[in-house]
Amino acid sequence: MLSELERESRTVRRHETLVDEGEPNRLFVLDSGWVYTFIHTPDGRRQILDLHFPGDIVGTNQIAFAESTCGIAAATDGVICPFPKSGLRGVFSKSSKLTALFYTFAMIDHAAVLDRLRATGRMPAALRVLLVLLQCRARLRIMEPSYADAFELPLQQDVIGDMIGLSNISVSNALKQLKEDGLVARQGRWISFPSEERAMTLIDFADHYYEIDTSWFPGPQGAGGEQRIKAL
Amino acid sequence: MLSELERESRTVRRHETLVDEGEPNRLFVLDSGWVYTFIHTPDGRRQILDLHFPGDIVGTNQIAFAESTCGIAAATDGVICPFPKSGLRGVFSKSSKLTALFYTFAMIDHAAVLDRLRATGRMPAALRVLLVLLQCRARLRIMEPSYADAFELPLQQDVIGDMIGLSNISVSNALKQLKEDGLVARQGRWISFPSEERAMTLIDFADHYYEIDTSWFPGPQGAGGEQRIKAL
DNA sequence: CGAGACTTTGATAGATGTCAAACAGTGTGG
DNA sequence: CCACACTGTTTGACATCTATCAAAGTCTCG
Repeated sequence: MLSELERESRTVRRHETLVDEGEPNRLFVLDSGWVYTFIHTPDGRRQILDLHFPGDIVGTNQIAFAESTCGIAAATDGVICPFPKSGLRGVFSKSSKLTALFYTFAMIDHAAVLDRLRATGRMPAALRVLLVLLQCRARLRIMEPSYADAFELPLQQDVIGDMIGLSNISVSNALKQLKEDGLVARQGRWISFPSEERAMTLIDFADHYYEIDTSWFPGPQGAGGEQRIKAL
Repeated sequence: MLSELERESRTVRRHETLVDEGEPNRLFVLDSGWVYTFIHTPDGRRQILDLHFPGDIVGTNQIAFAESTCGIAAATDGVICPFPKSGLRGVFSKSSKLTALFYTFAMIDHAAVLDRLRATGRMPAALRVLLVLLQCRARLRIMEPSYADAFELPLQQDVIGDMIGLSNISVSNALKQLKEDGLVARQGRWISFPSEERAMTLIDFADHYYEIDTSWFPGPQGAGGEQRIKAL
């Protein structure tokens, strides 16, 4: 059922806007590359709402609305596989277990947003940036466990800043400070955490991908493989 | 199916903590009063994540996790009707349309959080407070259309501040400024918007409760009454 | 190798937090 | 029904953090 969604595909370029705010909704599977959703403020600034990674279905948290409440843009070059809204109807009507899975994905994404809200509202610049880095790693290592040690971060600093209410300059300063504090190491675009434990406790980081409970899922018990369900 | 969830009930007092962060999850229907979810920062400050109003089912965005990632506290005196997690299994397995409805609620709440994230990250204090006030009105007038003109706001200023990353003092200053600008009028705890149009365009406010699309719902078409579905 | 995009660094300004004290509203008990 | 205690709000002074501006430095890709 799900693999049928990936029938057609197209490439996207870094910085390309895929969907504008207020346009009709669109759904797609992200095959490769990183993508983000955003809204603009009345004075023209930008807030990034969510990051999406290869394997994600993008747009599911917009299907309840007639028009898209946010825009979508590509952070890197990539490939997307668009599919129609009706493609989801099959999922919701035919498999209640798959529906619960989608619901779970939505809640995990929601939890990530809540963590960023907390950071944006109540934490200093360096810790906000640290949160974004740890969130990226948490998501990436689901697909590729070796990313736990070090991963490539293709985001520009103004993109990071727009996720957590900072300017690109403050992101630069925060990274410098994180390096001096021994919390983050950078080699080119590769990120690692020399004092992983300290970094996580410093911001009370919780990896929501590893706290999933499926006991409430409908149907027979023991779905199995919950840890990697995002992989689809 | 849903009315069975409200079998038992108990009263709660203003300021009472109903669920602590990290406790096992709990679900309840909120009969009366206002309730909010929150997380603490490592340095002991508080971020409020969501407000809940009479009629809401509280805790649904936590069921995916083994432990509650946030706490729940009462903003006013009220009455709650707790029910077990298994109560939701019936909903998810027996009615795919009801499931889609729950999914829709989750997305509407999510959209409200995203709006606050945008405000917290990128908008000045007065406009952030204005957003919270407009969000409260939007939710309240679903149940009671007369609240569109004026509604009672039982929240203390530090609670409002914790929703959008401000101190209680900045909230006070913001309200003063909003009053001077003719955007918000207060009589005791009653709030109204003298220049409603201007207030909404100033922050690009969108009332997500009135933009719902149910065309993707499973089952026969024409559910009807989508505008007030939150009322249950 | 060169042009453009991105990052880093420094100086300054503005917004919000913190602290402290006065003020107002609310509920309770006599 | 009033006085009092408590909770919450308002105001002002000051400190801190982050944004903005500007310029130098670095990387990347053609």
